[in-house]
Amino acid sequence: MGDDGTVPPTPPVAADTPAVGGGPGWLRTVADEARALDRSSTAERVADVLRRRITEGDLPPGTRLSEEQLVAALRVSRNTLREAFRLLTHEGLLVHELHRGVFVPELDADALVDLYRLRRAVECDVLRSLEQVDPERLRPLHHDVAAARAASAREDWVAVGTANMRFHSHLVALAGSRRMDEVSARLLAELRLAFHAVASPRVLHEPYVERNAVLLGLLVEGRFGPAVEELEGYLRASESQLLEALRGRPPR
Amino acid sequence: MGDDGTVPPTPPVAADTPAVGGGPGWLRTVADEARALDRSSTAERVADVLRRRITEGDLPPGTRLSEEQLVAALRVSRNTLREAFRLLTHEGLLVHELHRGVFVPELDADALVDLYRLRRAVECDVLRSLEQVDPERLRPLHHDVAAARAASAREDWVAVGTANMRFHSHLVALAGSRRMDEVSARLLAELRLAFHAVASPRVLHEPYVERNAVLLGLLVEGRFGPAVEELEGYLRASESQLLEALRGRPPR
DNA sequence: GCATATTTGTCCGTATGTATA
DNA sequence: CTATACATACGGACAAATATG
Repeated sequence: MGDDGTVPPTPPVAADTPAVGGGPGWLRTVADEARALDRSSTAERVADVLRRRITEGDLPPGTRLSEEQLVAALRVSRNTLREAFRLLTHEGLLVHELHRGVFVPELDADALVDLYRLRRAVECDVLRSLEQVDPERLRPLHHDVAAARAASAREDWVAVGTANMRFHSHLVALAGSRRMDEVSARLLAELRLAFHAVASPRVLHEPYVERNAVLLGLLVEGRFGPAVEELEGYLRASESQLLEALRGRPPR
Repeated sequence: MGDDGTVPPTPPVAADTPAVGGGPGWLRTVADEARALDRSSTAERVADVLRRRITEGDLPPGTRLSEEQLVAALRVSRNTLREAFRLLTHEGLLVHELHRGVFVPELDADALVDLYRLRRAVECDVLRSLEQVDPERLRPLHHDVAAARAASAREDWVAVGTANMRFHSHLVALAGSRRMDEVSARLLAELRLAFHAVASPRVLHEPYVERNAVLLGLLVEGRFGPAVEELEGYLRASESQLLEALRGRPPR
């Protein structure tokens, strides 16, 4: 009953847990590493691992994350794992169903529209309320555009997508608002889930490299009005494209 | 060493836990009630209790919530309590400091500015993107204005504040966006924390009853442009007033 | 529809590390 | 610096709900 199709096989989540052997207890666990190296809690460290697995597509939408298996794979207690589940649930990267467990969410068309609704509100407001901007603060944006172009040249479309998303993170950061940064980060993380539903990452990311460059050019020139319009069109185009791709393959 | 001054005295959190007697185990606990009455988890029930205590001011900003005391008072396990902590942390009603515990956050001036920044972005965007609105959907707003006026007449300023906040919740709901509703709910919950820092709730809520009525009137007439301007001015006025009150009592 | 097996929800007790007096 | 209090993390256990045959 492992591969009946309803639930994809559980991926190797414990890949970065060195197979030291069978002896339990004394061996080096995720918890040990957290205490030894980091300033973060074990739960956050576990969440980091799962977050990467989810956003990189190793755990596709619809997957159920079994407590039992993950406890064994990550060598943490159930309580710690559940704490990590909570963190990711709050980020929108997991959904919790009572007495059924946690799942990687599947973004349907409605969710995507909802997501872009808030995304437009936040990102456009950031530009709209800019009155002047220190060129120094645009440096991260220049860097992201350069990175996207470089990745595009070597046809690394995943890297292009990452650079594009960084660009928009840095765009929101211009507002200097912690809460806007958090909302934006959550939206972009959720957006990645939708990306995995699209077959060709090229058509998904390539067109937006130069649009980001255009947008940045308008910001450099201080033409914030046109910048808002460009961004608005950018986001609507991106939304439409994703919606079309999503309808193209509704077969989960 | 309970009242050394650094930490406010722990309030009677267990007030709604009936003192059935000394016998442990068999007595009626929060967990039992949750299972017996509700469809929600114990953690959510605990979160409900704490949420009320916090928003009503029983647990003022700066208070540390001791795990040990709350476990004893609420008769739940540490795991369940920590789960409730996570829920409230996500709502912005608690902040977590590693190895130090959870605290009721204190909103300083910077946080307030940040909060209003995002609030303006969301609420104004809702109105800006309205093109027409079914009068039926404005009914909750009419109800909130009426409730605020009634409470104002009997000088129940806390009720006025509640009605005003409901008004803005329902305003955001016009967008029909789950994510916008969630963001807005979190912002308004945080805002309540700032309200407790102001001595007179009257000056805080009374002026906005009629401004909400004016705003609603513009919506009824379909004049969305002026409505956006009115809302913008409304929010800036509210922010300025709160900032002034906050600077007036920076103590602690 | 019913009985069984699996999985989650909750609780307990303990050990260890960290922050603070 | 030592001591204390507390949060973090672990593992085991049972109850409750779901899923399966």
